[in-house]
Amino acid sequence: MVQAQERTAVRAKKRFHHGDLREALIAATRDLLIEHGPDGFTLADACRRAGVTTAAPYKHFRDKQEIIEEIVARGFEELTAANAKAVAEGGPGTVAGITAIGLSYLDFAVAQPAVFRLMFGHKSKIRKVNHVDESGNRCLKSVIEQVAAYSRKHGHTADAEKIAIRLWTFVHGASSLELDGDYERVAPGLNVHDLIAGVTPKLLGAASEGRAPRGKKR
Amino acid sequence: MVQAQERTAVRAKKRFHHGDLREALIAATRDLLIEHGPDGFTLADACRRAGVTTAAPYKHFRDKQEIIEEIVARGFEELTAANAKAVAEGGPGTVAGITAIGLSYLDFAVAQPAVFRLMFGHKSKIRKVNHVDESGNRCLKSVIEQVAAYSRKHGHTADAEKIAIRLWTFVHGASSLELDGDYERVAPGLNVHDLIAGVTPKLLGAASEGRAPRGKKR
DNA sequence: TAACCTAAGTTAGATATGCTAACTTATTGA
DNA sequence: TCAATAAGTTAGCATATCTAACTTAGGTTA
Repeated sequence: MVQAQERTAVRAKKRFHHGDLREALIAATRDLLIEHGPDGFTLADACRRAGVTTAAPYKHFRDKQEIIEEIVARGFEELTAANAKAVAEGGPGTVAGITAIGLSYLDFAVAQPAVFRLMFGHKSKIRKVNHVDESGNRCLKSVIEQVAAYSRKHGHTADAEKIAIRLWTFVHGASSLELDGDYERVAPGLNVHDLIAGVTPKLLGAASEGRAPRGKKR
Repeated sequence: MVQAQERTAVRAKKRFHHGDLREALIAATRDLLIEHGPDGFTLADACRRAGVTTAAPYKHFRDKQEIIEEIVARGFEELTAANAKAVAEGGPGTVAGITAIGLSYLDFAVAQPAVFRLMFGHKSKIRKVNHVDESGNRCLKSVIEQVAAYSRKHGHTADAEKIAIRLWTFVHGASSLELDGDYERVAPGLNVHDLIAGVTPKLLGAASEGRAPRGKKR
């Protein structure tokens, strides 16, 4: 038993080879991003957490930015998946379903503010543009599809892409202002969920079709 | 003449006392912010531009952040003034006037992306919260007033603050997505002015009241 | 099993930044 | 006029990113 513990300790602490430093660094960076925001993070800190020297990361990443790119890419995948799940639950092609996408977007932004900022923040930070663009496109495309389905169902003739962009714009604005604390300092106590749920039908041009989905606390 | 030139050269280059280093540093920082974005800027660079050593700024600012705070504060003043001017020109209490505020907000964001990001970016960066909050409040308050005036005029009963927040949210989203290049990579060629001018009446609950104000190129 | 190859660490160091302390120069005003 | 002070300078500390050269451990193959 003691031997086993010792072996574990050795495996965890003393081993020359870390085991999976790449993943460990990504995880540490994410944690630091959560703790200190998108700028307060340092590579050296991540190394300390992973228990390696500050030169070690360069065996796995070209530079600091490449770690960030990896995290951004994963963020887009996560967001896309969350949106898809929201649509499926809310009901494809319905106001509720489309509202659910917006709320899922907001939830993601609030849950991972730093990652969200890196994802949509000014792009010069991101070299691996292809990958990111693809994910972004997929996100919007799914909204367009839902809006188109909704329009067909209700005999609307409006341009689905135009409406989808309006929805995205509003939801992105709400998410940004919420996670940057701008609402808080100008309109404290605002319920952002209600805000999105209230405007979505308006932008869809819906008269009414039942109430908004989940109406959580804040 | 030669003497005069020499004196000028001395005044510009050699003098021990800079003359107005404080303003010079603020100007240099703004330029660097424009060139390298809100993060790429270094205090040392600003010093080089102003022609002083890297220790000089600390005679005028507590630290790097204090320069940024000054720039943010001035940004809010500028934005507030621009909005006021837009309303006056577009017509107070009209759809055109309210749309003009939104477009002025957008114009500011596009003209000074880095400053805009610092102004609305996550607030932990800003210590001098009081000043900033005041300016922010004044901005929104003027929109609320315009919406209220509009509502009175048309006999609407809607909550002016609620509508103002919806407008702000949309315009802020449009500005953010535009200046971060997110529209460009997902819907190239989009006309953001039209986007704002198209949605503003909808959010105001206006049937129609004449066309949007200026309909510039992009 | 032994020996080698290579992936994945390490140490050492070059360069840059933010900021402080102690010193120097110019301006100002009593 | 000269002393006080505002506004620079030099020197140096701590920390960050990243490179180069070295070392160690694991896996493959003879």
